[in-house]
Amino acid sequence: MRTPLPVDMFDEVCPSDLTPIRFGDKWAGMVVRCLEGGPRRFSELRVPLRGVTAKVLTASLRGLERDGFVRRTAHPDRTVEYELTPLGRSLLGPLDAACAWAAEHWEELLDAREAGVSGRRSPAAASPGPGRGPA
Amino acid sequence: MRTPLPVDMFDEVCPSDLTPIRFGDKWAGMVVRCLEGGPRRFSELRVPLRGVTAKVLTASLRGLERDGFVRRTAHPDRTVEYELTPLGRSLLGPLDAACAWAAEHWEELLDAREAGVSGRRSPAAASPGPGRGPA
DNA sequence: CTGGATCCGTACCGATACTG
DNA sequence: CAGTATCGGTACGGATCCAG
Repeated sequence: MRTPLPVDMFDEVCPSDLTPIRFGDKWAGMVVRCLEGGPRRFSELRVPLRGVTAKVLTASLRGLERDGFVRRTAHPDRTVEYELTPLGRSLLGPLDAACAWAAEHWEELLDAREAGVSGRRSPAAASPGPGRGPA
Repeated sequence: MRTPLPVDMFDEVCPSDLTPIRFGDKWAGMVVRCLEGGPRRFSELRVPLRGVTAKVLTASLRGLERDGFVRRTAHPDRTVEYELTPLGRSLLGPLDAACAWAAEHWEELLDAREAGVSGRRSPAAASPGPGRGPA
């Protein structure tokens, strides 16, 4: 897959922190989505993941690599490519399920929030949702 | 469902922090599992959720309540019951999917960890897994 | 019994600056 | 290009003590 990743692949403000379902850290789910179509370079990943710093993206990728979801390949020309392992690819199923759930219940989530007992914070909800949510 | 929740409903040490899939905060997924069979009292929930302090469990329940997954009912005898709302119940689908995934790939997860590049920490993996994993 | 209040350690995440 | 080093803010989670 050589077509560049769209800058607006993920909604940045909209449904964030709405779905309670998360995959790994804040960016892991989105990274997996980005790698769905094939290997990607480090800087390619930074396009749709707007705002992520190199440090944080590196940390997320290291975690995914360590857990066997992603394989890192360094080329002689100093570029690096990341791709999903079979195990990482197997995450796409649950990921799709989570996205489908979020899309289906987004309305209710919003309603619950605005009707919610004021002041009360959610536990650890996170990860971008519907628009093209990764998790 | 009046049968008490089993103390060993969740493995406590074994597969924890292995699956990258989380529902809400650390306990939210397990709480939802506990409420699957019907309303439960606060102290009932503390049985399978060994080690959780009252404060933390309360916080988790408040979050679930705020987000519309759980309804809280206080009785005159000072006991409190929590039950899943329809929205909360809808989480059982993705939850099952996550558990199935974890059960299926538990082996690979363990392998990846022990073969993992030493010293490298995972991003935000968490929540008990297979044994009877909630998330 | 069901929490609330407080203190505190740790993890995560971001910004900035620097490097092979 | 693909990171690393450092610093700091914040949120989460646990321990302990206290209260309606």
